[in-house]
Amino acid sequence: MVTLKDIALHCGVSIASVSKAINHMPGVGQKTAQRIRETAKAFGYLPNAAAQSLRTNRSFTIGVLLLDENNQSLLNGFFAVMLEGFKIRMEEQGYDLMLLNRTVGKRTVTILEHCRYSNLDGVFVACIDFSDPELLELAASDVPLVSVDHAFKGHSCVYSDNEDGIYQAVMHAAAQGHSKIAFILGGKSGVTDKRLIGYKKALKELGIPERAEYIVQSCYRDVQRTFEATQKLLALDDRPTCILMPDDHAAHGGQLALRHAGLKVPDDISIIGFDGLEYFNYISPRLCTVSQDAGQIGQKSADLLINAIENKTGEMKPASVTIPVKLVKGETVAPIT
Amino acid sequence: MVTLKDIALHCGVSIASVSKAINHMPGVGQKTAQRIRETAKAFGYLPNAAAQSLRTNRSFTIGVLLLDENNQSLLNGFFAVMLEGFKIRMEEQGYDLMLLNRTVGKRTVTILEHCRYSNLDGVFVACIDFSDPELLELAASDVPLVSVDHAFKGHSCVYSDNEDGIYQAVMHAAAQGHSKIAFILGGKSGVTDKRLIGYKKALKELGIPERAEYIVQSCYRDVQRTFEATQKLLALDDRPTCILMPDDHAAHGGQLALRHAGLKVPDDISIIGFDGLEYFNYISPRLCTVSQDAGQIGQKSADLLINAIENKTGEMKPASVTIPVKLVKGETVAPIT
DNA sequence: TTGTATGCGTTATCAT
DNA sequence: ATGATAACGCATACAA
Repeated sequence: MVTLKDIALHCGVSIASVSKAINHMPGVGQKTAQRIRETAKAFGYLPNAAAQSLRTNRSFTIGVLLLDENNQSLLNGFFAVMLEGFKIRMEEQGYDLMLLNRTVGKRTVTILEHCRYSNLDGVFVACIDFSDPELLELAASDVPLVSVDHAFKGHSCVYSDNEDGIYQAVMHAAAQGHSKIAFILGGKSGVTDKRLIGYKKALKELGIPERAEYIVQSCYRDVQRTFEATQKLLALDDRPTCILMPDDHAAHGGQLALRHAGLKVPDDISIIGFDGLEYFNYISPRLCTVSQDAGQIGQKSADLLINAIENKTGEMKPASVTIPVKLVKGETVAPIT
Repeated sequence: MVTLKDIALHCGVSIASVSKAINHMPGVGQKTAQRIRETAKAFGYLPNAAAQSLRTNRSFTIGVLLLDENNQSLLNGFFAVMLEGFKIRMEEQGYDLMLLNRTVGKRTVTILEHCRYSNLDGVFVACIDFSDPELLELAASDVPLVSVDHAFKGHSCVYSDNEDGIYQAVMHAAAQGHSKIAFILGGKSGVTDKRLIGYKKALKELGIPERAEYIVQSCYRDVQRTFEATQKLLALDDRPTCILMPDDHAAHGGQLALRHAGLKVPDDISIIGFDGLEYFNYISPRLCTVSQDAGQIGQKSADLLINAIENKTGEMKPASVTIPVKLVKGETVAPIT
């Protein structure tokens, strides 16, 4: 391994000068700095991250906390795209990404402890369950953090416009003549609350009375529970003609239930998803869905987090950004005649 | 931050003793060690990863290199499951995962350089294109590494049984009476070669002559190219009755082409995928596919890598493991009458 | 058994 | 402009 010392020896200067030259700090002559940088390049010098981190308390490493209800967030297409966007932006700025977990050596630690152990510069939080005590502990600490769809006190947040998404979905269904529009909710969360607000707002504007039996509970990405929820809706005396699913993946459960019941989509019943997963473009009939701009959410999160990190001492005020969603009409909502 | 020094001060012992006690090293009295460990726990002591890494040249961090042809490996369901399996096992052993990239600060570096910079203990390589010069550079270095579906000289490797997978697929098609079995290849790679061997072996055993026009080229996960490849097959005078797709996702392109041509699956034509992506369970007709045990591949990779790391000096011989695949019959292969 | 001292590679302070 | 030196937190060889 090539160190500052090696270069110093070769150039006949002190380690200090080499450090200054390489970091473009003042205190070295133009010409010597030039010479030092050239030999550094020739030697293939690279700094040692551990030494830098130890000395500067900056690791240029970001912790990524992706937790969904099943601890399988990587399998979640929406999270994956988001992470990809986040990663791209972070790499541009020279940050590395580390997958956060709860282990240090043989021992189980909290998220915050792991952050301290690894001296992380910041954390990207994209979870479902924001009430996890460990998350609260993290948010209450001085570790810079940015989260998606849930604001922690004192921290920046990126929202996807969940309220507007469902609002648009309902409006679209209504424009096709639907008035019996049911809503299968994902798990209890701020996101779900927002969507419910959008749902109610749309109904109100449309003059459609809310019906409690049209709002049923499921879980995000849960095919089985959404299957059951759909069956519950189908068992109603006055069936809905359109169902809003918790998300695209869970919608598979809904589709299954409809198929079981002998109903064809969209001829017999209409459905709308949420997320805009890419592969649904290839499935017929194309799912009508609320497309979230996951890549944009990831990128914006990165921007905000970098901002928080680099103004850490300045106690900048946390920012909040909302990324618009877009209704993809697809083919699963048919006009009511 | 609580350091060894703080604990030493509190216990009235030296830093060295604290270090020994905490690491359960000999050279400390039972009782003092006990006392030290208790106060360490009370203080919430955690080691400093950077300091440990600097001192010991072990970071307990593994680099993850997921590169597919589009640099979007996180979106690849197969990779995601594999990574999940890998991650679980690595965490059990106290290793962190870092997403490898080619940036250090504002500079672009090679993969190997990044490994050195971060002092990574090992790298998990799951790519499509194993001929990347940077990969070769990495493999030629002393950085422990494990790869999937491609063996680097001197390194352990986990194979998914690609040859047997396609073999089984062809045999299954043949058992349904198919003899005109086409194969749409993924990009040039060892994996593709293996699959082709399985294909030819099966045909040979079945006494079905190979037909060059039944083997066409596409790319893994490439919907558009697989769409085109399928069209090419359909344009043949003597159409195949069954098509092996490069993988499940790419199969969407094939399905599209078939739909365009007015062909119904499996009534008019049969198809078989590869991977066994979970969500295909929810799509009708259920895709017949060769299911790879991605989770197992990830876990086994972790085991082999840990082994390589911990026997680094011992120059252990690289191991090679093959994980079996399983044919999922699904509903997209119909008997020929 | 215990403690002292050194060095890992870097940055930063303070002399020169 | 340049360099000697200390310190970051830890592990370890060695002395007591």
